[in-house]
Amino acid sequence: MSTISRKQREILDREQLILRTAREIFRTRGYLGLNMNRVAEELQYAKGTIYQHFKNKEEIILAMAAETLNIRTSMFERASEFKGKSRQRMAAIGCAAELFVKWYPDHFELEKVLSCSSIIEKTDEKLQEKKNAAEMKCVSIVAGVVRDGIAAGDLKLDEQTSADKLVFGLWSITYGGYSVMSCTDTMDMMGIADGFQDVRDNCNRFLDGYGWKTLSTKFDYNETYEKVSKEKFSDGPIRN
Amino acid sequence: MSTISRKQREILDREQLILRTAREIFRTRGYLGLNMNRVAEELQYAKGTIYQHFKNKEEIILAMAAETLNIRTSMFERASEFKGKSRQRMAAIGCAAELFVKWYPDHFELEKVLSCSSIIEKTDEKLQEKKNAAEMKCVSIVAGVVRDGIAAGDLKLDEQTSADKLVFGLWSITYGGYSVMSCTDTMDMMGIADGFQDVRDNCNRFLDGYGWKTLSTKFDYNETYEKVSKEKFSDGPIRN
DNA sequence: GCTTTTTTTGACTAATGGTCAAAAATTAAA
DNA sequence: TTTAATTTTTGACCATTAGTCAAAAAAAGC
Repeated sequence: MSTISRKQREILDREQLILRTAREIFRTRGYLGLNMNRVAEELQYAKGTIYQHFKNKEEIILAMAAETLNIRTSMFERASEFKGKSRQRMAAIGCAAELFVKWYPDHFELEKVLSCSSIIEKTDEKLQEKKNAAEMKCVSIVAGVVRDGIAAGDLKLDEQTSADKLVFGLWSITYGGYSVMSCTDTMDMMGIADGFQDVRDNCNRFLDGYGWKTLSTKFDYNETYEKVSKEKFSDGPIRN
Repeated sequence: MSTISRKQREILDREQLILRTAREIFRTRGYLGLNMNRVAEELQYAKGTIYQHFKNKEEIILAMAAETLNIRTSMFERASEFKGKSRQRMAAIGCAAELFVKWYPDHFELEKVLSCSSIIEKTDEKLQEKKNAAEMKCVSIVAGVVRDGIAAGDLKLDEQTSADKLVFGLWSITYGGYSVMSCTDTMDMMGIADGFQDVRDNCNRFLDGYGWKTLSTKFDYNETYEKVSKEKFSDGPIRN
C-alpha cells in the first residue's frame, strides 16, 4: 500500500502533464502564445485546476526551465567524469554544454524570457530557488574541474585571479555566444558561419590566456569533443 | 519657412515624448507594467493617438533600444579614436562598453525583452532593421580595430581564425558577462564580487590567448581604461 | 467664409488574467 | 452501506489590456 492515495498520485502526475503540454505550446507559439486558458483547454481541464498547480504562466515557464536545468546538471556531471587531464575534462564539459544547447534548443528561449525582471518577479521565490539550485550545481561542477586543474599543477592562477573568475569567463563566453547565436540576424551581421565551433575555439583561447595546460595551440580539443560525445552521450537526449 | 508644417513638427516631437514617457514607465514597472493605456494616460492623449505612432508596446521597446544603441555606437566611435597601440584602442572600446552599461542600465533590460522571439516577432521588420543597423555599426567599429591590429603586426591570426571570430568572442564575453551580472542571484552563486573588473580581465585573457600584443600580463590595461574614461567620456552620459 | 483632408478621440469588441462560490468527487466515520 | 466531512474541480464572473474604427475635431486648402 503506497503512502499517497490514488488521487494524490493523479494530481502529481498532472503536474508533469501540464509541463509537457505547456512546453509544446511554448515551443510552437512562444511566450505570448502560452496562456493558462490554452493549457487548460488543451488538457480538457477547467482553468481553475491549472491555477491550483501554478500561480501563473510565468511559474510554468520557471518550472520548465528548472526541469531542463536538472538535465543539464546530470550531463555536466557525466562529462566531468571523463578520464583525462584537467583541461580535457573541461573540454568534456564544453561538449556537454554544446550538446545540451543542441538537444534542448527551447531551453534557451525559456532562459531569455526568465531573464526579464518583470517576468521573473511574478514567480514565487521558492520556485526561483529551485532553479537557482540546479544552476548552482552546474557551476560547482565546472569550478570543481578548475580546482582539480590547479591541484594537478596544470593551471596556475595569480593573486588577482580566482577560480570563480575563470568560471565566470567560461560562462560568459558560452552563455553569451549561444545567446548571440540564437539571433540569426546578429550572426549574419558578424559573419559567423559555425557558431558552435567558434564558441569552442573562443573558450580554448580564453583558457590559453590563463595558461591552462595543455594549450589548445598544442593539442586538438575537437578530438576530445568527439570522444566525449561518443563515450558519454551516445544515447542522445533524455526525454521526459 | 520650414519644409514641414507646425503640425508635422508637433507629431514628430510627440514621438520623442512617447519614447521618453515609455522609458520611464519601463524603468519603474518593467515589460509587463508598460502598456499603451498607461502611456496614453500619462501623456493625456487618447489611446488611438499612441497607436498612430507605434503598432504595439513591443515596437516602442524596439524603438527605445535602437535609440540607446545609437548612443553606444557614438561612444564606440569616440573610443576607437583613442591614440595608442591597437590593443589599447581595443581596451578603449572595452571602456566605452563598460561605461555604456553603467550609464544606461535600462538598455540591457530592453535587450533581454527583445531577445524573446515571440516578442520581437510582433514588431515590424523595417524597425528591426533599424536596430540591427545600429548594432552592425558597433560591430564594425570593433572589427576595424582588430583589422588595424593585424595590419600593425600586433596580432597574427592563423588559418582557422577570422577577425570576425575574435569579435564574436569579445561580444560573447561582454554580452554574456553583463547578462550574468544583471542577475544578482547568479553573481552571488558564482562568487563574483566585482563583475566589471572581471569582465575586463576576462577580455584581456581572451585576447592574450590569441596573442594580441601587448599581452595583459605585460601591461596594465586598467590604466588605459582610466585614461580613456577621462579623455573621452568625462562629460558623462548623453541625455535625450 | 466654406470644403476637403488630416488627426484625434474614446466607445467598442476581443482576449487573457485571475478569483471564488457552488457543484462534484473523494475520503472518513458511523 | 449510508451519511457526514473534506478535498478537488468547475466555469461563471470581473478586471485589465490589446487593438479597431466611425464619428468628432482640428488643420489645411481654396
